[in-house]
Amino acid sequence: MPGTLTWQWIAAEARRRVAVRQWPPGSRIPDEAQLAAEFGCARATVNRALRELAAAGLLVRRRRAGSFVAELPVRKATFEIQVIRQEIAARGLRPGYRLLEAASLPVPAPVRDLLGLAPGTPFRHLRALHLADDRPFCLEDRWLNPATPGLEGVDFAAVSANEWLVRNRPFSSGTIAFFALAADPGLAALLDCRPGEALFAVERATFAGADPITAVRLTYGPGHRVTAPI
Amino acid sequence: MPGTLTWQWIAAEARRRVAVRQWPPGSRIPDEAQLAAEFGCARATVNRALRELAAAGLLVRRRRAGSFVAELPVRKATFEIQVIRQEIAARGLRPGYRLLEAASLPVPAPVRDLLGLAPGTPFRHLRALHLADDRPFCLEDRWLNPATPGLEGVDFAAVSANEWLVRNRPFSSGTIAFFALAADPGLAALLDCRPGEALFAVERATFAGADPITAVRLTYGPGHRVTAPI
DNA sequence: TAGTGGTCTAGACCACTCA
DNA sequence: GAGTGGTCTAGACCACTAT
Repeated sequence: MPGTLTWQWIAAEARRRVAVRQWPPGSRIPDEAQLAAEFGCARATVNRALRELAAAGLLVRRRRAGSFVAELPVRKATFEIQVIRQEIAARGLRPGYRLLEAASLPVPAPVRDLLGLAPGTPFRHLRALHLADDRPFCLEDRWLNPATPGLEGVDFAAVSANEWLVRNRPFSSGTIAFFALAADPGLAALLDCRPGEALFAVERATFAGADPITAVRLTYGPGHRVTAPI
Repeated sequence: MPGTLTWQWIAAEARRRVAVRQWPPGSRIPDEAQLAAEFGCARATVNRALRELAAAGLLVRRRRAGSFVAELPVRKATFEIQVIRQEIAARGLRPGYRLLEAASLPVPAPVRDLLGLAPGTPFRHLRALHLADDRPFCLEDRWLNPATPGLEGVDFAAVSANEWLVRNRPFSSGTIAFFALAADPGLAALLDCRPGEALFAVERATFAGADPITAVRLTYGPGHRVTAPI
């Protein structure tokens, strides 16, 4: 036991005990008070350490029952969702942007379901291409709630909806999905690839409270990968 | 200000102030002591709240400088990486498993780079199919360090390497990547889809400390999506 | 009902880094 | 050098739930 006693040391020690089976999967570990006594620290310090391990999926904690080593730990991978312009810049490329289409249209059924809208609701539809070193990087296909405050007067030929929303309607909740799709001829032309080629895509739906803000599909050019530490 | 004062209330109030531009992007917010005085709570409570918001990407905190509202907040999406058998069961389907191939082979170059190995290193190569209601769900193509403790005597026809590793070498570090690929004829036959079809795939490389444990590619059947709250 | 984790308090010291 | 966040302490009360 260390001179430098922090919650991180305790967390690391607990990880070690799990790894070497001193605390086997499914078993109950000593309670916070016992560990605080063993390590000679305050219970709050142990609490902080164990809370982090529970967030990481390594422990399962239940009031009155105790803390248990997870049987089949659920690992968590956290991906960072940047503004696309930054995503391009982070790869050392020069970002570009071109608005392809802007219109007010009835929302198609899949998007309607995603956002929980009534049939026939008119939404702002935007399609835009993001470029990296003048080559197609990603197609942004977005449905935007026309009631979004501040929306009037925004020129989406100059600022991508992606960036405007992040700056002006931040911190909404929603869902994100990753999947693969085959390029149809239109997509292939825009993204400079062969028709039928396998492309990586992301769909997001975001809300401010219960109000739908936007649904967007981002389809990336061939070979795109998203990575995260685990 | 509430009867129920918790760090979560403070976090919500801070989110609100950011959303309504009371604390605009890039601005410095009051320091912890001031907020504690305003809310009538201990500084530790404010600290807990602001720490969560910083982890969520909403604030940027710097010692001596203060806490700032992020200019372009980086949203984070956390995906749960379950054991494949559980992933299938969670969809209400009956999991199945079939080992296709097990051999000791020199590691191919891309995997070698991923794991940082010397050329010609022999690794255990496994290919297995995961089934959902007897239909192909996902192909597991894995390279496994033969020096992994406890590996001798494991029958990978009975237990998937995926599950054995989670149970026996948990809590390693590594990287994960998501991408799309086109089904080659072999894949198409195994996953019961058309050649050329766009498939979703995941690659993971995991380490115990500096020691490579495994590299795996999971290729999912057509239409697979992974989702997360955001 | 009792034991466990969840949280809050009031205070303290430290580490970092900006001016 | 000084102001800020990062953390620890010792104690307390509460919420939940297994028994």
